[in-house]
Amino acid sequence: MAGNTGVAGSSVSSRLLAILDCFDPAHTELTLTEIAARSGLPLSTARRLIVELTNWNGLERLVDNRYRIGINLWRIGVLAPRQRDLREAALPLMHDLCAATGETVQVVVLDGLEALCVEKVAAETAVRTATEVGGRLPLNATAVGKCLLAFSPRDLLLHVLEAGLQRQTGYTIVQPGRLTRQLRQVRSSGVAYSHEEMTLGAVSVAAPILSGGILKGAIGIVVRAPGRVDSLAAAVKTASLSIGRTVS
Amino acid sequence: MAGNTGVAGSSVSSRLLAILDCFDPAHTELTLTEIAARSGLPLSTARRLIVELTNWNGLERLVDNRYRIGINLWRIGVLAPRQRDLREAALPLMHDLCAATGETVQVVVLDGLEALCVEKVAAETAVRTATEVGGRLPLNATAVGKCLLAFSPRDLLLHVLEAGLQRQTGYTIVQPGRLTRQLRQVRSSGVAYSHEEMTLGAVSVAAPILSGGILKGAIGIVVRAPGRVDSLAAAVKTASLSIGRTVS
DNA sequence: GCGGTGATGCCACTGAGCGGCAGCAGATCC
DNA sequence: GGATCTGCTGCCGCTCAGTGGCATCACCGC
Repeated sequence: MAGNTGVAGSSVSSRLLAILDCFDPAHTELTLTEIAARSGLPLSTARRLIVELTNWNGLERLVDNRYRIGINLWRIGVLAPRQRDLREAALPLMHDLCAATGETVQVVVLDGLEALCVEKVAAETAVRTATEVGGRLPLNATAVGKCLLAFSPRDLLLHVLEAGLQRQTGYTIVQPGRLTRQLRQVRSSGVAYSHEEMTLGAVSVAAPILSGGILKGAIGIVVRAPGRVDSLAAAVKTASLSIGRTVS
Repeated sequence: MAGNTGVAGSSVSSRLLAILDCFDPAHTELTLTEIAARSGLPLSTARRLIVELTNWNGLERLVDNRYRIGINLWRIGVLAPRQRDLREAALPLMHDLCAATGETVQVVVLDGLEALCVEKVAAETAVRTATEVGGRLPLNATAVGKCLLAFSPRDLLLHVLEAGLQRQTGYTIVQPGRLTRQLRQVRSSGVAYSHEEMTLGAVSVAAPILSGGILKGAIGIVVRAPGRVDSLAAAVKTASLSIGRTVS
C-alpha cells in the first residue's frame, strides 16, 4: 500500500471492510479507539476511513464520540435479495405462528459454517433467546442449524466436523457420529429438535425451507416447556412448506 | 489518487461507496458494466473493487454475471440501531393494524430531504404501493412525509421548499403556502393525510412517532377506498403513541 | 495541578491503486 | 460460417493518495 504501510497485501477496501466487521449484535456502538483495536488498524488510519464512512452516512457519530451503523448501510443492506425475499415470504407466517403459540419464532439462512438469523418474531411473554436479527448460531447446537446441515450437500457437514463441534451446554452434541445419525433422522422426518443444546431451559423445533428442491433457509420455534415441543412440530413444518411455496 | 487518476479528490473509499450507491430497490441486481456506468467509474476500477467486495461477501455474483447485495452487507446493515429499535417496537403494532384493516402499513424515518421506508406490512389483498423497504418517498406528497415535516425543526421545511416541491400526480401539493398551512394543521391534530397526492387511487393517513418529545419516525396506512380513511385515523394515532412509548 | 485516556492534526515517504488497452468469450445477425 | 457487437478479463507502467508515527489538544478523575 501507499506510504509507510506495515503489512503488505492489504488494500484500502479491506481496511474499510475490516472497520465494518467490527460491528456485530453485541457491539452496535463503538468508539474510535475500540474500532482501531478490533480491526487491528492504526488509530490514524481507522479515523480517516471512519470519517469517510461517516460523511457518506454509512456510520453515524453520537455526541459521546461513539459510532454506530448509519442509515446508508442499512438502506443498502436491506436490498440483499436472499434475505429480503425470504423475510417477505416468511413474516406473515412467523406472526401467525407467534400469535398462535406465544413463543419466539426465528428464520435463518446458511452463512459459511454458521446459521445467520434473518428474522425473529417474539411475543412479550416468550423465551428471551440470546440471538438477535443479524446474529449467528452454531449449526450443531440448534434446531434450525441441524435443518440447514441435514439438507445441504454433505461437504458442509464435513467442513463443520473438521472445524470442530463447539460445546454450548452440557447437552450439546459434540460427537460426530451422534450428529450424523441425528441428521439422517432429520432428513427422513423433515423436522429437527434441540433439547437444551444451545441454551439451558430452552427447547426448539425447526423445519427446512425448500423451494423447488433447493434449500433457502430454516424456520424454528423456541419454547421453555419441554412438553409442548412435539405438538408444535406439525405447525412449524406446515409453515415451512408454505413459505417454501411462496419464496422464489 | 495513486496512478493515473483522472479526477482528483476522490478516494478509494468514495469509489467503493459509489458502487454500493448503485443499488436501490429498483436495481437490486446489476452487471459489471451497469455498475461502472451508474457509478461513473472506469470499468477496470469498478471491477477491481467489485471483486474485493465479492470476496468479502458484501456482494454476491450470480451465474449470469450479475451482482447483488450479499449477506455481509445485510448483516452489518441490520445492526443500524435507529432502524433496528424502531422496527422492533413497531412491528407488532404494524401487524395488528394490518390484521385489523387488511391494508398496507408502513413505518418511515427521515433521511435527508426524503422519507425512508423502514418497514412495510401488507396483506395479500392490500393496495400495491410502489414503495419497498429501503425505498424513499417525497416529504410533500405522502402522509408519512408530512408528519416528518410537521414535527421536525423549521429548517427542514425551508430546505425542502428550496429544493422544490416535485409533482407526483395532479393532486400533489406543490404550492409552498398550501403545504405550510397543511403542516400547521398536522401539528395541531397529530395526523396527516394524503389524498391521491402520491399515487392515483391511493389515500393514506399517518401519525408521527415521538419518544420523549423527539421525532423518531412516522407510521402510516395506505388504503384504496377514500371513505375509510377517517375511521382509520384514530387507529393509526393510537399505534403511533404506543410505539413512541416503547421505542428508546 | 497532574497524570491518564482518547480524539485530532500534521507530514514525509512510497507502493497500492489507477485506467488505458489488448484479448477473449458468447450472442446475434445476415 | 464469418462478421459484428457487447461485455468480461488480465496486464502493466506511472504516480499521488493513503499511510502511520508523533506531537498536540481536550476532557475527566483524583
